[in-house]
Amino acid sequence: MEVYKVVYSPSELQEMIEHAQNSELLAYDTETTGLNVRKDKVIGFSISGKVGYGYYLPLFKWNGSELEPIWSMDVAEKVLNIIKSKKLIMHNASYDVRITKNSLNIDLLDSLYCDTILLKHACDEERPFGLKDIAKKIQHELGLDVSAEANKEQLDMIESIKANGGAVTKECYELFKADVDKIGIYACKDTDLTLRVFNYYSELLTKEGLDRFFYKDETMPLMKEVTIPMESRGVPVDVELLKAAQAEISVDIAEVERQIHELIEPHLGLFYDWYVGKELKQSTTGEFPQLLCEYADLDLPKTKAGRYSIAKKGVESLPDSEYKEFLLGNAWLSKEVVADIKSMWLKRLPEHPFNISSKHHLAKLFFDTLKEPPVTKTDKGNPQMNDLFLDSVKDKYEFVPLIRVYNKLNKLKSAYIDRFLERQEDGIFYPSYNQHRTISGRYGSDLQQLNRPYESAEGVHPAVYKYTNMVRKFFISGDDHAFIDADYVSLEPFVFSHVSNDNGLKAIFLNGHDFYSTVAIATEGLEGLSADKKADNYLGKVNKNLRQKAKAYSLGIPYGMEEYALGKTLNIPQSEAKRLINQYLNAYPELKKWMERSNEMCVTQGYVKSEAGRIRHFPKAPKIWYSHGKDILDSLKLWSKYHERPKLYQQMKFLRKEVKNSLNNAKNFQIQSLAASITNRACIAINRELKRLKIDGYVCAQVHDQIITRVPEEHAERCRKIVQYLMENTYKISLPLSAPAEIGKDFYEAH
DNA sequence: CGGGCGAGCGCC
DNA sequence: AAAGGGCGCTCGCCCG
Repeated sequence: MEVYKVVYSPSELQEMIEHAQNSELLAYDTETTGLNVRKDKVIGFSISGKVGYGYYLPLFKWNGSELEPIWSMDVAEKVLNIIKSKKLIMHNASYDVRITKNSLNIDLLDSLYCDTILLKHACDEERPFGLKDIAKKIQHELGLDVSAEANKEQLDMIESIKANGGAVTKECYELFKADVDKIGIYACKDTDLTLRVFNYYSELLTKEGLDRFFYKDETMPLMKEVTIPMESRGVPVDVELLKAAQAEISVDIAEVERQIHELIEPHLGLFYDWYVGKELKQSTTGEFPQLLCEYADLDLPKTKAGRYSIAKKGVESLPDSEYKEFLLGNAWLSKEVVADIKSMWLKRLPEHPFNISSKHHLAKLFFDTLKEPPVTKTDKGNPQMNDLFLDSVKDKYEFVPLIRVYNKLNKLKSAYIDRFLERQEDGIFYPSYNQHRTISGRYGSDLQQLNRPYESAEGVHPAVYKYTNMVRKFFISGDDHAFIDADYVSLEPFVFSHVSNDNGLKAIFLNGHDFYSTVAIATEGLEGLSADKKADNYLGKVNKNLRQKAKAYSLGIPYGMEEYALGKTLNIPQSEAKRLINQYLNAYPELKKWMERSNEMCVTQGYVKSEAGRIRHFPKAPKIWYSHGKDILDSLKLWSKYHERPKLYQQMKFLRKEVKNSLNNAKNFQIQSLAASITNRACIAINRELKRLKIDGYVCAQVHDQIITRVPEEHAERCRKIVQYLMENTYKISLPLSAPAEIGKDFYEAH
């Protein structure tokens, strides 16, 4: 039985301290008032140094109206300083380290030894990564019965929060309102679990030969020296520019909206009928019951938004009436009532019921009212409303191009203006950087999708051009600082030329030629053209189109792209696409062999390893391969063999997809993952060097093959050289990497 | 009303 | 018959 203790008395405190002192490794977890590490407070923390044990030091308790101190900050500090002298294990360490520093003023970063999310990720890259989810997944190995207990501690706590009047929604999870005992036991359970998960995966890590990769070369150093500093310091944003952009784009959107409504009006006849019918169908959800409540003046509580709350409880307490029976779902309303409500509603229809950003509305209008044929269907077989369709009717309806403008402007506003304005804190945006969200070891981040600026305004709607090219200007280096921005030149092509060890591919880079042009020339057997950027007959200059084509397949083909997809992207017949693929692979025979070796590794050993050491597992592929052999990949064979037995056929198709995906992923992983390691290790090296030189600079953003470092302006030029050198030389491959670095004051200039 | 999800589109 | 990889965010819609 577990020993979980909530520390109240001095003797219990002594016990906790001794437990910490006697442990070499300590799992550590904070309980807090919320998820914002800068605004929220630590209300207590737990430790476990031994499986089955846990101690929680409560610092605050909820007394019904406010948080009341329990143990003083001096005691917290004393205990934390002991904890700090140990090797710490945390689940999602960035969060606990940052909130401990901000709220309790103790920096545990140097003591961080292992993040169990990352440990699990190194051994098992598949989701989920929540502590409880992991525990559940490996409960047999841990000797636990997590599901039988059904997370008792968590359920107890949620109940306790509710009982004390707290909210438990995702947006507003008021854990701090639970009883201290409940929080404490929950916290102890967490650190105990963290320790068990650590023990379990530590063994696996060693077995897989990943200790060095994890502790020394990449994972934990990246977490401690890059990820946590990057998330802590954030990126300054130009709040005034954001505010101005928000105001201006709203006006522009309103104007486009006005134009669309004006042009669309004559087409709306049938749509209007549909809308009126749909919106007013007798239903206990949506608009209808709202109107009914108003019509019948029902005494129901209202929500914050001023709408009636149609909860069962409230309805049941109403006096008996036909309305009550309807709302309870027992009877329909009389025709007269429905007619009254309808006329009530018609009088207050929105001026423009047509919602331009609703695909549903657009689909109704185009496919039903205007009888336009869809271009594509969704996976579920419904007519698809997308940009491809809108493109197909853009010449027929004047408002169609405006719809695209409207959608783009709205996307720009919500995703790239409103979001950053809402989330910035005192002029700093704090991005998330997750090391475990991608299988390849790339970062998963919410700051990696900033629009690329247009190179010219030609053919672009002026408003779309204006705001698209503004997005990167929101991110600024701030007073006395500058950005050093460096992108690797064609990182993935460099890496896969290196990995495949194809001399033809490698020669391209060794000669300093343009990759895509060379591939185009070799694949298509072009004569009289050069891949030398300085030559008069440089393909990129003479025939941009052919170079562009090569861009589509030179990376796609090694990742398993087939003639269908290639034909589609290039808009050429499949036969032509097939010819290109064959010629490409024949032009680079070692690449072809590497692809075959990758396939082999995937289906025989069930995993592949990047050169840098990261592993991706394909547990199912070898089993399927062993049972079915290579025929499993042949769709036509599968069809002829199994189509008369539909259920079995579905299963076989599923297996086929599984193997096919594994084979493609095995190839992609080795490239993408090595590229990620190259960038990640450069980030570590940059931060180390800046620290060594006592320059207050740091990697403040990373976008897969791009690193943006923020440095004091006075050191900008020196740092520019350092960044470039370290990107090009930290992780060496058999080709000379190139990462020209530039100085800029914002993300736009830096680009 | 909140949570989950598909579709679409942003990036490499 | 099925036909390249890795993500995150927003929207509308649907459901409980």
